[in-house]
Amino acid sequence: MFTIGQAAKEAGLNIGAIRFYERKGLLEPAARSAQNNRLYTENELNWLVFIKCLRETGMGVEDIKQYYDMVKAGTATLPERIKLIQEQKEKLLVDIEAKKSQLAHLEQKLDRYYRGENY
Amino acid sequence: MFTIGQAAKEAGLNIGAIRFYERKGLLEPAARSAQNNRLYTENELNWLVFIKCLRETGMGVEDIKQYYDMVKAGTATLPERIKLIQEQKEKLLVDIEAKKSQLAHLEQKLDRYYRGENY
DNA sequence: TCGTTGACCTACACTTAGTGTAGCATAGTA
DNA sequence: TACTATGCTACACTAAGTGTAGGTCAACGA
Repeated sequence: MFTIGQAAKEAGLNIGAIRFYERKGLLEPAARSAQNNRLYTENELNWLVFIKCLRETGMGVEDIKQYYDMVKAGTATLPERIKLIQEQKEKLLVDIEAKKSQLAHLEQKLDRYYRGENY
Repeated sequence: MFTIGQAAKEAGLNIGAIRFYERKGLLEPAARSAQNNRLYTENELNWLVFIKCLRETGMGVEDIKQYYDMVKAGTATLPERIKLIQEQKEKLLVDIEAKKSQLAHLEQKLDRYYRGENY
């Protein structure tokens, strides 16, 4: 079992963010130690890592909660979940292309600067 | 000259966002028509497009304002601006790599789902 | 034994980057 | 003349956290 500090470190999340996700229902209320400190299993840690991944792809907290509810509902929701993840994958691909064009824009600006232009 | 609606459309920004940027000092207070409506020049439009680009690369509004102040200060700030844009470019490259690894994570999740696993 | 870290707890305030809404003015159109 | 579109300001609200105050508890060193 991991403390919230360890979990945060492992998952690359802020402690406050983990508590926030718990409040929002993205996680079951964590088990507690005798000192009332949150304790996380390996599985919960993996889920935190995946939450982080989904958040970074731009999925909203509320949508992740919907997804989590589906996971809990069992294999009947698999097709729906596959669709959801595929859609997220599409968005991510679009986003990567957008980033590349932003990169080009920055490079173009740098070129102008290298030529001594002020704009 | 462009109205705020046209500017928003051209730059791909929300009208409210443009007014917000003006309030934050990322833009000079726009010229006004006889009807008190904001009017934008081609140059201002280009700047709006670049603001959008910088925002999408993750640069904060306050940092864009710093950058804008440097642009206004003239060519003496060119080296500093080059540094800033280069740093932003680096961040963007890191971000693109992160997105690719998120993509891999989603694909891995899909593979598990295709195999009928629930997690 | 005392004191002081360090990690945790809750509750609440604050932040960022906008978006949405209410209430109003004005211009062009049917 | 009525309606619709577009614009204006000011203010409220949102998302996704982050930061802070005030408190508990265990462990470590003098």
